[in-house]
Amino acid sequence: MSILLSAADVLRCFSSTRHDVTVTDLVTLLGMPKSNASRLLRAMRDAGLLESVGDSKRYRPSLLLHQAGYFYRFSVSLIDRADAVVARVGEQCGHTGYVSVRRGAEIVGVTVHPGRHALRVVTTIGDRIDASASSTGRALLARLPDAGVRALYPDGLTPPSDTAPATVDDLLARLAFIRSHGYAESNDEAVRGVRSISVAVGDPVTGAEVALCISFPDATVAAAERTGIIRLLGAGAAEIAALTGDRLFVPPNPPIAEIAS
Amino acid sequence: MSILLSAADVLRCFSSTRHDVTVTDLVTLLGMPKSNASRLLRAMRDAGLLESVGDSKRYRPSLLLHQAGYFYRFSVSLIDRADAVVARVGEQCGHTGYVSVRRGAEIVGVTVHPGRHALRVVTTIGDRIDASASSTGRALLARLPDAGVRALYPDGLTPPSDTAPATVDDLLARLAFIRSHGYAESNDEAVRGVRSISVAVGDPVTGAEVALCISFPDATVAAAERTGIIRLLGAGAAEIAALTGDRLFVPPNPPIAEIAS
DNA sequence: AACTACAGTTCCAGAAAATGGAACTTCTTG
DNA sequence: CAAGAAGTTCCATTTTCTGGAACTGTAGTT
Repeated sequence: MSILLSAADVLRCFSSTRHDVTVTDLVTLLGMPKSNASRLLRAMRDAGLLESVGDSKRYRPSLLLHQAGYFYRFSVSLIDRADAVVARVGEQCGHTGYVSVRRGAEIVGVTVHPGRHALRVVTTIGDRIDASASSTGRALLARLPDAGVRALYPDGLTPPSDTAPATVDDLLARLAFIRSHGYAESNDEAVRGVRSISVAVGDPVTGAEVALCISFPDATVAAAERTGIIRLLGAGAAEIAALTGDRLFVPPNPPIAEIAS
Repeated sequence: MSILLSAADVLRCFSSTRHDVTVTDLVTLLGMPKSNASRLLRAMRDAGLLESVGDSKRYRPSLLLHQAGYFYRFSVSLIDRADAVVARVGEQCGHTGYVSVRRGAEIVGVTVHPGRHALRVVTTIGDRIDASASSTGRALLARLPDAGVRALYPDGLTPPSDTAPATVDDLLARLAFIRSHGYAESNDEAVRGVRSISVAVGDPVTGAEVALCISFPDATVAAAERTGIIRLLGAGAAEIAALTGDRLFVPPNPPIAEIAS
């Protein structure tokens, strides 16, 4: 097994709650002998993939990774365009905007634009969460046919909160709403009191798909503003869809019947 | 030589003008045998460090790298980066450099690098001083909208010296200058005969904001050197702003009209 | 100061992976 | 369809990687 596999595993250890790692972290997280962990971290640092934190025994990602990862956005130009839209919409309404992508049954945040409001939504870029249990995830899942969604959940759902769909049928019902209305919504799911509105868009040429999301404390936002957010986000996504020729895109229509999706 | 070295070299091939690489790119850029280049790219993709672009023979950085690199900015705090810049600039010009943060209407020094010159500026790390009455403070206040500044001073100003702004309107006029020129300046304010130049920079993701400041006895520094300090400080801050994606940052332009702000 | 517990490093031989040259397969383009 | 370029696979040799154990270093405790 190549050392590259191990190196990638090390990178996977970083998360929003773990910004640096130690030899012991690797031993517990990856179950590798500590002799390996010790040498691997040193080798990765010597190669320039990691940096030592101060003069401690801690290691963090290096500037090189930051730069290389940065170009991911440009290569996947869809992300760049989506990022520009959520940045603009987030700026206009003062709330937090995200761009996320789906990997299998999981969702990964790619970019964030924190809002200006005091009640700012905390963010988890890079963490993987279940696609079924968030508006961004469902917005992206809605682009799959029902059979494709079922295939992603061979063992059914394990809902992390009681407002998330509990069964695959439950999930499919929500996806049907999203397909007809063009936007996905969540409330009280990942974070208590937080409402999110998401719209998905893709590029049929590259196969890439992203979700645009605006998150805000439910209590502070009236129905009219919420409708406005859906309109803004939808308009931005529509521009992207027109540009890429995305046929799966559904122009969001404003909420007439108030059904949480 | 470890394959990690080669992998890191591959990552170094990415740039703003090269968002993906091919086997031949590696052969020409790194001078490696193309058998190696072919296997290396595939191994890196299999490990999850790179992704294939569509179904072409092109490779780009992966989502994993994007995530890992993203945590770099959390691990390397804004203060550390700012400190590195003022240390470097202070070393180059021999004057004292500070990093400060704002807490409400007050400024707190966080790190200092005393200068080499005989007339050394004495420092006050940890002391809280009024933000309106120093270049660092005004550099940071200038990042707020006028309404936000007014909200910080509901009872108006109590100027500690006669060169500091006397009223809120006076302060806002100075902030306007800072926003357009990208740097703040003070003279004779906290300490008689001392001039300070400050530049502020922030990280929109973490919400942190810091001011970089160089302080020196006014009498010993000619106009040309002063311009040079602004340039150096501005260049260092610009690097940080580029890294964090700070949209509020204004690249300092050299003083044409000599107006103290 | 000695003891203990824990974190990290170094050593070793066997096992596994990387290397570079050449032959081979696609893919482009005239 | 032929020629050239780009990419892949094969091979024996060389080098690196692995995992267990012994070793070093660093607190915290008595």
